[in-house]
Amino acid sequence: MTNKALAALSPAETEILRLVWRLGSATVQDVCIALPKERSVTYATVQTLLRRLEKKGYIRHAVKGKAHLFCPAAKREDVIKRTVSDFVDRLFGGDPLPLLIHLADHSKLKGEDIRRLKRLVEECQK
Amino acid sequence: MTNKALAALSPAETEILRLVWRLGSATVQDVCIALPKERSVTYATVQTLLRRLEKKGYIRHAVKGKAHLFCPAAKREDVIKRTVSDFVDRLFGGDPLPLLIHLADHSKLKGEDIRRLKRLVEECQK
DNA sequence: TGACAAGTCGTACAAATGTACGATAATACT
DNA sequence: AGTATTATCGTACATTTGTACGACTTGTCA
Repeated sequence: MTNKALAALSPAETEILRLVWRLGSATVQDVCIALPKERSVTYATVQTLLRRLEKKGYIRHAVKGKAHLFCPAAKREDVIKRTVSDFVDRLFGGDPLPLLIHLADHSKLKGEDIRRLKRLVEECQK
Repeated sequence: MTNKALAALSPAETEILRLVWRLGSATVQDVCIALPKERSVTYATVQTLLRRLEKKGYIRHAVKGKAHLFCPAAKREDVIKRTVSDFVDRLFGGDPLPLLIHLADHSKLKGEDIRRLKRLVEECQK
């Protein structure tokens, strides 16, 4: 019983959180740089989003020199599980199968991925 | 070239739209009734959400007696494609594979579903 | 035909979201 | 030490979102 059910993530927050996960730990700058260039928001905006993520409990920060170094504070796997589950609830009434089918149907997967998936799907059986 | 890229769906709107899809066409009442009982919102709220969905172009209505009968105005498949794609972008940087894996991993699927999925995954190959 | 029931419409409003400025503080360089 | 650089902090503010009330309207039934 770890989960105090953190406040839901907004889309923009989700995007930033993903980058923090990817970078492991990051300053505001780092996140700005990691953003796709077509996504143009200012430093200040990223900073606000990081502040909000921290307030909500998804990340925390340590001081490194004059900058803040943000890092995850909640288990990524847990956050993903809840986020995906909420999404599936709203869009598919809680049934993950249609989403699975949609993805399998629309994603162009490479051979290796396909094998991996097949193995996973088989796992389900048992 | 049909898609004028409708304004994004909010979570609450998504939930309502799904019901309209499921019902085919529905009055405010119908939607209220179709809502899971633990989801308690008033008639007025559902009505507002339907109005907003219409304004955004996801549904439209015809008059039936004194009531409005709402029905989809955008192709469900298209809406789902965009919605899922946005979601995958934010949470997984656009790569659907991690989501597929997550789902395959966490959903308890039945035998038939598994066979169906396997077939779909194999399809990808070619 | 007049009241009632069931709708819609306009509107409201607090909270969350997306975006960002300007002031101040800490560090680094000369 | 003085200044340029680089951060953070406080704050702002227009929109969108979630939720809903009350007034007006339109079929309906006695």
